[in-house]
Amino acid sequence: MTSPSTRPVRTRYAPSPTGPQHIGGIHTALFAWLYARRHGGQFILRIEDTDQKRSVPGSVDLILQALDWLGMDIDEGPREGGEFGPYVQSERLALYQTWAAELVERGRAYKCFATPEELAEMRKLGAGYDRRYRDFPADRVSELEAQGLPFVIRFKMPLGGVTIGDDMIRGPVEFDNEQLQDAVLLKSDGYPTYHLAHIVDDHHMRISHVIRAIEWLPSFPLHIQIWRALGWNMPQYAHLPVLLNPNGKGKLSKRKQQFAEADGKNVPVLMHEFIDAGYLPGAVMNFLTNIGWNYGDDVEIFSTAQAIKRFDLKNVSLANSAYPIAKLDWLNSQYIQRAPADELCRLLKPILEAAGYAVDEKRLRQVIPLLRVRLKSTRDVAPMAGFFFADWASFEAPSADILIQRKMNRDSTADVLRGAMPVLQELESFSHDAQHSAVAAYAKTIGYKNGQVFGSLRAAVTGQKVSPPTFETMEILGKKESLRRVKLALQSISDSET
RNA sequence: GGCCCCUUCGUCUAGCGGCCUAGGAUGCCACCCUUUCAAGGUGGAGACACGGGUUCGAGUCCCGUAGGGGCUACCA
Repeated sequence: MTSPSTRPVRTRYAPSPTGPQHIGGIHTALFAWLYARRHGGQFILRIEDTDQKRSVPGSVDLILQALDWLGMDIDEGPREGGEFGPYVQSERLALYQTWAAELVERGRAYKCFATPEELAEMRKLGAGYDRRYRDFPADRVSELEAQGLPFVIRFKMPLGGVTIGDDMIRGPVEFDNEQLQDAVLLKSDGYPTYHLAHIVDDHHMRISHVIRAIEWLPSFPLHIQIWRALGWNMPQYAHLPVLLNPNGKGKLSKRKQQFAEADGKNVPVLMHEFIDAGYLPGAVMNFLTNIGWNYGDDVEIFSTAQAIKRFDLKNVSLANSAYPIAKLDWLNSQYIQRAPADELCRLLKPILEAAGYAVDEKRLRQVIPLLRVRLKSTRDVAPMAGFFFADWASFEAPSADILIQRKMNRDSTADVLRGAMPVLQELESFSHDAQHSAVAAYAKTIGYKNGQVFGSLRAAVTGQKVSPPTFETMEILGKKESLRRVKLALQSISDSET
């Protein structure tokens, strides 16, 4: 008998292949993964496709893609292989059937011939399955079987007494056995239910810790009884709190994505939505790790490696959490600020290209320092700095409403721009510092605030209401192009005069 | 309905009987900085669901109430 606590740590994520990955599932996977990594154990991916009706093709790729993107490496799974495979339940049917038969043999389970109609009738009466085949005479069972009637195998749940489960997070939890039904273990199509399949697999795959969502807690006693009936050593179980909708009402769903709490913004819920929205994997990991668990020391920003060093199920929160999506934007901007230039370059380039710009990497690298503190998401790069990568020759001067800054009007703007041209023209170095001092001096001479002058120039050369700073931008554009744009701006203003 | 789990600022959370006049973060507001937008800095409003116990002492332990979540399938 190996005591659970001394077994090598092996945790698993066991999703059903029902389509795009939901952030809630990933959150659960993350905690199982963190636990495995914290204890130098293995993390296993197992596909639970025992419901043929719900399986959707391509799901496994989506699951893999999500885990890969976040950097959650898998030790054993359908892609990786491993000595306890196959890791897809539909490929292990014989195993489940064997153990289901074994339980029948041992008198711990029985064949049930109740039809769906009968079951529906019983449900209507309110009490659920009435155990009518639990003590059915053996000869009658053979008779029905001989007639070819379909049947399921049900577990014989103890009729009385209590089952006490030990949850790693909340301690002992007690259940009255009479509350539980005789659950189906093997369906009439020969596929197992979750109840049977996860136990058979967790046993054969040597899982040491079953880390799953709290919705499984009510069936925990059933699982404990099945483990006992099978005569196997149980792994330890931990039931994790789940993500609620941002308003705290109901489990986080992929449907209701509009929430007033999120400023009407579309709330990302599916993994691909995080990728598409321009979040960094590190930020998403940091974000998820901070829900239901915390790093300590009042530290909010930490790497996955740091989290692994401290992660413990003991201080996982007991309560479900409203999905704190607003924090992700903040975290993401923090991650962008700290990201190495190489990484930003790699991330931003395809986004700019997708927006139709031809990206010169050298120029991108010049622009990145200007973007760092301005991007909440990598997506923001195109509207903010796309103009750097557009064809300069076809730059169109902005309209007067963009050019005219606060506390400025048509005439003052034209005067300021016209006067700035020779100042810039005479500069030997076109560095932003040199420009700054020259233009500041110029502003003083003509009696304008820096903001009025700088702002007018900025609008003239960027053509945008919101943009990177003036002189840094002009430095990158170069003297010639900058002056050309100022001239175009003057033209635009005079054209607009009616 | 029955059963199970949960309950600290709007939200994510710290707190594991005295260190709490309850800490951090986000969001919000104000001010500072400032060349737009940001970033950054400073400050502010903001919570122990309620009622009983236990104890010299309760956010921390127990019970109840209320509220929230989940389960109650031949779905996971």
